[in-house]
Amino acid sequence: MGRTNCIEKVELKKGPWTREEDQKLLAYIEVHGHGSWRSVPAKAGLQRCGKSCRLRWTNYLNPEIKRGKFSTQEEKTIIRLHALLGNRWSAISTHLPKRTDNEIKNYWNTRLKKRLTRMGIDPSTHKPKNNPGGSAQSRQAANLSHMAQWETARLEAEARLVRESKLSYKLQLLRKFTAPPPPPPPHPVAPPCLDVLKVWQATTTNNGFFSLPETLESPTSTLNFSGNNSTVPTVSAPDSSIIATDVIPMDNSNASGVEEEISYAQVKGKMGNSMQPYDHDNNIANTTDFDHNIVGSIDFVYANNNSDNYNIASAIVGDFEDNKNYWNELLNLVSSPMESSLF
DNA sequence: AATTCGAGCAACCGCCCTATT
DNA sequence: GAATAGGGCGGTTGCTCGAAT
Repeated sequence: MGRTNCIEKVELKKGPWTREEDQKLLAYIEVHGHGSWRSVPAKAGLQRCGKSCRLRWTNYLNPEIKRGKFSTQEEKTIIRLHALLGNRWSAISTHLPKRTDNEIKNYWNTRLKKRLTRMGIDPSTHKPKNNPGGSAQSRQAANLSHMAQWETARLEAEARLVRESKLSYKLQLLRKFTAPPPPPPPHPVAPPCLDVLKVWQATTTNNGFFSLPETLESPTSTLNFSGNNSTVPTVSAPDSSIIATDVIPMDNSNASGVEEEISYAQVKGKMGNSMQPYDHDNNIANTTDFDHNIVGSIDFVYANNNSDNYNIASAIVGDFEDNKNYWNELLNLVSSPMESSLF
């Protein structure tokens, strides 16, 4: 009853696909499309079940698929989305163009999961594996796990901000279609997600640091946000290691609004000389890291090694459009269908 | 040079959901 | 409403290959 299984069909081949089989399947789909997968093997002259053909196509033969090494940005996206969505690989894959759910799943299981484990982070919960009174190494692991915890909290908060911004944008749209048109604005109206950047900019203090509004606090975060309008969120740390990371908007656009490259000196100028930049792999960043066309979303972790209060900082430079799209897609996942129906 | 071991990944398995009859 | 077909999805397996011994 119900569905049939490949193995119920006798005389069907299993195991690795041969070059000839690949060519047959490719040739058939290029001409006819796949249509009903069940009918594909017979029409293409293959001794395989339809399901096997579908998997071979979607995970390997489809020319739309991008193969090869995952970029740092892709890794970050996977980790962020896994924290939000868990093992929903197909949902995660929708945020990684041209990557298949199978490839992402394999990459997670063979690399990212192990990496997080080594960092002292439980890959299933994205929370620290605490070891009270442990060694400096374990404390550092806890600190690193704190980074993940903070990242999760920040995701939630930013997704909320985007949602609120979208709500505001919808109200604007409603007004637009129910009221006489307002006088034209001096500049084009920004897409909704750029409101997040406005929030960021509004909370950016004179030296370019990010000061989180109270509404961004998360119950899952142990970060201590002082009520004053000081520069950087701080957290008490047990030792002088990297403690957390956050994205700080560094407005490097010129007068025309065009993003420009940012130099090491500019970054250090904004962060202050007492802070040390680190890269994603927790290596100390040097000038060469900054000197080569830094445009795009690049995070650097800054730690003040001389104080109990650790400045949480990281630079995001340029490519706001990518971030806008990223948050739009992320929001579409976490928001209700009703809410996203307008977009 | 031979063997062992582990990482990476393609492919399979079984369950679930939806559409159709 | 039940039976069936088809496809999607996540978990798991087992093969391949390179590094280590």
